[in-house]
Amino acid sequence: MGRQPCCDKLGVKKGPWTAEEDKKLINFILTNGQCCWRAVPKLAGLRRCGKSCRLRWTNYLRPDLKRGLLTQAEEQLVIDLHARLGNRWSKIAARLPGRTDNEIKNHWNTHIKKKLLKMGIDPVTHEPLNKQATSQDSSPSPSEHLPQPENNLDQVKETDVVLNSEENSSSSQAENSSGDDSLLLDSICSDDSLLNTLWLDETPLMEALWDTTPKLENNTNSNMGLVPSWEDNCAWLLDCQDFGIHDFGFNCFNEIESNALHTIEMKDEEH
DNA sequence: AATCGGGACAACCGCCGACCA
DNA sequence: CTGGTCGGCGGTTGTCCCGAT
Repeated sequence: MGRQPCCDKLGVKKGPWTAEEDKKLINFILTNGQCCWRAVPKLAGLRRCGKSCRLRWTNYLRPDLKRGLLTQAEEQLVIDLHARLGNRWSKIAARLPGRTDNEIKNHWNTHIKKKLLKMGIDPVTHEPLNKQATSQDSSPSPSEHLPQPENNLDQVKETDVVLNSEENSSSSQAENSSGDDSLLLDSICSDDSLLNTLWLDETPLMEALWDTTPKLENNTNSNMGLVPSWEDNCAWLLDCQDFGIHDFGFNCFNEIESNALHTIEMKDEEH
C-alpha cells in the first residue's frame, strides 16, 4: 500500500537542532504533553517533521535521561540482555532507566562490539569466535551473519552460563575492570528468578533489578558522579516507567521542568 | 600549526505492526 | 476484511570533536 511521508518534505528543516528549536519543543510538550506527533511541529511552530520531533524528545530532551557514558555495570547488563534479546534495542533500553535505545545502540556499535571482538567473542551470537570457526567452516565469516534474534535466543539461553563466566573472566583480564562491578553483575546474572523476569517481556523492569542490587549504585558512583544524580532525575521515572507522559498527567512536569529548561539554558550559554 | 583519521553520537530513513474507520 | 494513518523500531549516515602525526 502506498504510504504517505510522515510530513511534506517542503519547508521541513533537517539536521542538528538549534537551542531555539529545542526550547520550542520543550515548551510545547511541557504545556501540552505528548499528543499526536504529526501535529506537534505545526502547533509548536517548528519546521520539522513530527518524527524528528519525537526522536529529539525521546533521545535528547526528555528530562529523565541520564547523560554520559554507560557505566561498567550498565555495559555488562547490555551485553547480557543483548545475548537474550538480540538487537532489540528498545527492549534493552527499557531495562536501563534513563538510557535510550539510540544511545545503547550507538554504544554497542562503537564500544561493546569491538570489546567483544577483542575478547574473541562474536558480538552477534555471543559465541567464542574460534568455536564458530570450527563449527561453521563452510559458512561465511561470522561478521557477515545477519542477526537472528529468535534463533539466537534459544541458542544463547543454553549457553548463557558459560558465556557469562567467559565474559566476566575475560573482561576482567582484558581491562582490569572494577571488580565490584563484575561481582555485582555476577549477582545480577546468577539470580535465576530475576533472569526469568528479565526474559519475559512483562517485567517489573529495573525496579526489581536495582532493588536487588543496592550496591550497584554505590559502586558505580565514581562514574555516575559526572552525570546528574540518578535518583534526582529518575526517581519519578520508577513510578511512571513504561507509561507515556500523557499517562501520568502534567503534574510530573513540575518536578522535571526545571531540569529540562536547565539543559536548554546551559546549551544557550554555550552558544 | 596544520592535517588526517578514528571515535562518538545525533539524526535521518525506511519498514513494520497496531489501531481505527 | 481492507485500506489508511500513526508511532515505534532498527539500520545507517552525517557531522563534530579530539588525539596522533
